[in-house]
Amino acid sequence: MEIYRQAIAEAVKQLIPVDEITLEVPPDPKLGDLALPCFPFAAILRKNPAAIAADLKDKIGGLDFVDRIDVVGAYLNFFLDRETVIRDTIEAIRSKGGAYGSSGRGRGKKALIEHTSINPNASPHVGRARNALIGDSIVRLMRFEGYDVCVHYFVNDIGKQIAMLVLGAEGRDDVTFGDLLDIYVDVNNRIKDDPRLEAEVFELLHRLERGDKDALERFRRVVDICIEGQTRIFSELGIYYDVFKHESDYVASGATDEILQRLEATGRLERDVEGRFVLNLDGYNLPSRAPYVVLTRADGTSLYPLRDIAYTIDKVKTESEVNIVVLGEDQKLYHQQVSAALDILGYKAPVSVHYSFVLLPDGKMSTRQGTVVLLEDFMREAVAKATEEMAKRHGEADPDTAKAVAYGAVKYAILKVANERNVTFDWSSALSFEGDTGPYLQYCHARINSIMRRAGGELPSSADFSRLTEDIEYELVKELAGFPTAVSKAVDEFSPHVVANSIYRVAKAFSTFYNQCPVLNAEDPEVRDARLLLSTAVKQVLANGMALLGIDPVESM
RNA sequence: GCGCCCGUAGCUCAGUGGAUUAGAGCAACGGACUUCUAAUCCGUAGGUCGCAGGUUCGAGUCCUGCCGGGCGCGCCA
Repeated sequence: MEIYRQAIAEAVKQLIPVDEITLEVPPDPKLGDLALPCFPFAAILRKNPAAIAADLKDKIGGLDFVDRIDVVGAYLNFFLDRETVIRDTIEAIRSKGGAYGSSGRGRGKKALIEHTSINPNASPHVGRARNALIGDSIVRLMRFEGYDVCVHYFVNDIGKQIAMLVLGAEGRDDVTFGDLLDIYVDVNNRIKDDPRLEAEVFELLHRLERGDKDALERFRRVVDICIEGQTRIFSELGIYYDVFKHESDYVASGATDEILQRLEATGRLERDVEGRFVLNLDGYNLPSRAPYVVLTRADGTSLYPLRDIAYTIDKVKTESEVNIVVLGEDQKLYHQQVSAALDILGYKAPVSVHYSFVLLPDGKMSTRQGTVVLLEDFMREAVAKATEEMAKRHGEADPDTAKAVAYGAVKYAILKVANERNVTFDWSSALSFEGDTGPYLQYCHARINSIMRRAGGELPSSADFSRLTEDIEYELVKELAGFPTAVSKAVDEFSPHVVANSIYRVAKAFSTFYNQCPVLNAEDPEVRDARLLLSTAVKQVLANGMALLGIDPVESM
């Protein structure tokens, strides 16, 4: 659809001296495929818009893909030649296959994306999972665009919380991932009325910071359990990481000390009344009460921002053309502070992608009130539901397909919402497999596959697309043609939900087509062949779009 | 108190650098399976786009104020 827009825009520019031309999609397909509002030209030509439109209609030329132009008020409505659009689109999908929709803008370029990076103290809840889901989809989008992507996970293996876990797990060599949250809660409670325990926590931290081998090992053991547990869950969802960087390494290697020295040299490093090292961010106009970020405790141990600055510098030094970090909305100010610190040291900070939290119908998730929804539980419930639904239909359920359907529902439920909006999680709609859901897309894909299977043998190598005369067939093709635009927008804005939206529209249009137009039993072989190729194209686009969301396109369900 | 984000149908959400008549899903009601998978489709009903101003020939979309929700504002990460 973009090529037609551009061609029309060029033709208009031949007649009217404007830089930018906006072509819209009319509210009703009956009005046309593309519309040119002539209001903006009124000021330039000093004529009334309707007259300009009428004039333009007669003068515009060289558009052989345009079938007809209507003037409606100040609008010039273009009706494209259906056969041309259908042929162009289906041919493009056929020739590009799995790459249809990619602009190829990332070819030969590197991208680095950090996402997830959860506190390794417990099983992730669906709020945390939103980070991984959005991050992973962005990874997929970037790879689709041709980028050589390296996925980072920054492991928080140091800090007070981890030290508490290490202490709580002491003397137990049977600690599992599932035990960690209880241990953490337990230590947290004990620490309240036992100051000595807290002192012990800091002593442990201190030893780690001094490079104590034994402490390091004990920390690593607990952290490894966490990472193993978390990545197991994420890998179940098809989410993988290329590089794990540990915070403690930046302390052990002396990188954090070096950062302090370099900041010292800028004159912005100060020591506050308590003896902590703080960085003066004056002049960066940050929305905080005081322009300071605290880098160390009074005892000299590092705080998270210092370690993160060291890590982030490490990341930007890889000289990736694109450097992205996915963070919750609670990290907005924090990221600005890190960016300022990097700026002070002469580096360009990564681009941040922020998302809002997942809420429950009656409020926020609360660990203390036990209202968190664990990702694992969500996944398990979804698999149970998928298995049940399949058994209902086929008597039995293929476990792999059940998982694919279940996880498709899980991912889609979260990814279809725009990043900056809060997701309201409620079990019934999150586990719904009807309507605007992941399984709906998969079902559509499976139905097309079923047609292909029944068609048997080879697909026709070509078809007479002039035989696709139903309105819905043309509407469907236009949705297919809109997919590349959606992908580009999703990449530009780091917004997977744009892709989700686009393929939902494709699936919706296909379902209408499916109910209205028989493919295998079409009125004659030529229509059949054309519909067969159209359906194949739909299958390809659905598969491409689902891949970008990390949803498996099942062959039958 | 200050800063950022969000507010669209009963509920959950779309709405493309302002523009022709605001769209889906769920829930409700009524239809469609001896016919390519009914996890589907078709129809009906449902909206002063939070409120009030402003800019514009034209505002769900831009600006200001207010209200409501989310997030943040030095020793958690």
